Amino acid sequence: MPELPEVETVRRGLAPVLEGAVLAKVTAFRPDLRFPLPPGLATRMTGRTIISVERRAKYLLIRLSGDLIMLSHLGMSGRYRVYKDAPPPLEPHDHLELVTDTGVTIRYNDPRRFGFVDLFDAAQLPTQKFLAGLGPEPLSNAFDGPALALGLGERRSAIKVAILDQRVVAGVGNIYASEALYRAGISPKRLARTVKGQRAVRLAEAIRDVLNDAIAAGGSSLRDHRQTSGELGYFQHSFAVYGRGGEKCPGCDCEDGIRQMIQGGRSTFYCAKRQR
DNA sequence: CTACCATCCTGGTTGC
DNA sequence: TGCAACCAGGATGGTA
Repeated sequence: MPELPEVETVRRGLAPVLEGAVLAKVTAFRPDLRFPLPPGLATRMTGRTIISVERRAKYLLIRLSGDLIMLSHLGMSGRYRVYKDAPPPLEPHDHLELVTDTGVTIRYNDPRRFGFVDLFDAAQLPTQKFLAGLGPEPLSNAFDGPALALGLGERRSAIKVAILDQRVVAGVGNIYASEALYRAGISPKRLARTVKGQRAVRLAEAIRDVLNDAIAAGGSSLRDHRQTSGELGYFQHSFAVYGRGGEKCPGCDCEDGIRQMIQGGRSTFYCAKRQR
């Protein structure tokens, strides 16, 4: 599922019901996801107050009283669902449950179990293994053309592959990489090192814009993504190129239409006429 | 440095 | 209709 907009959608669903509440009960229904769950997860979290629900790149960070932080990555198929009243029976692939003193139940469901959870002391935040090394947050003021060009450096890889590297810019995944390059008019095959100056400015703006548009739509629901209410996101209806191989390019009347190719083992969609 | 591959796991879609 | 192959939003580590 989740690239930055989907994770941000989940964060916005969790924050209002969790912030300020106390964790009355925490249950793990299996010992591991992608990695083993932190030892004593339930014991360590129970009784703490939730200070805030934050996001960094594709990670959710649940800040707890007593300087503890729960980190959650949704992998490919992770979902969080909020139940404000009595929750329904457990469903297949429900792996984690948080119940608050306010009577809210949060369940984490992840069929593929590529997601994972970590628990660490707030003092370790700057060096936390999953967070250290992440590039700039694309919706922050720190991200602009020069910052992107700096992150790309002298890389000789294709720009599409480069912006999927979380060290270059944090939070862009396969869908929004194709969409941003289309908006910026940059070929996904272009060498990353040649994206600088005005091109980098255009791409940084395109990344920011497409992510913001997707967040406003509640993310993209291709298969797994749901908002925490269970509703679908609907940005998938606004894709210009992703998943539209063979269709007409929405921005021009070129004959080939939208092309599809594989880069780094992942599908890329683009218009050869508009993107150079 | 780069490209490519395999890996974790399940489920939906496609094609025969 | 049945079944097998293939594909999927992520991230990492290994190889050549």
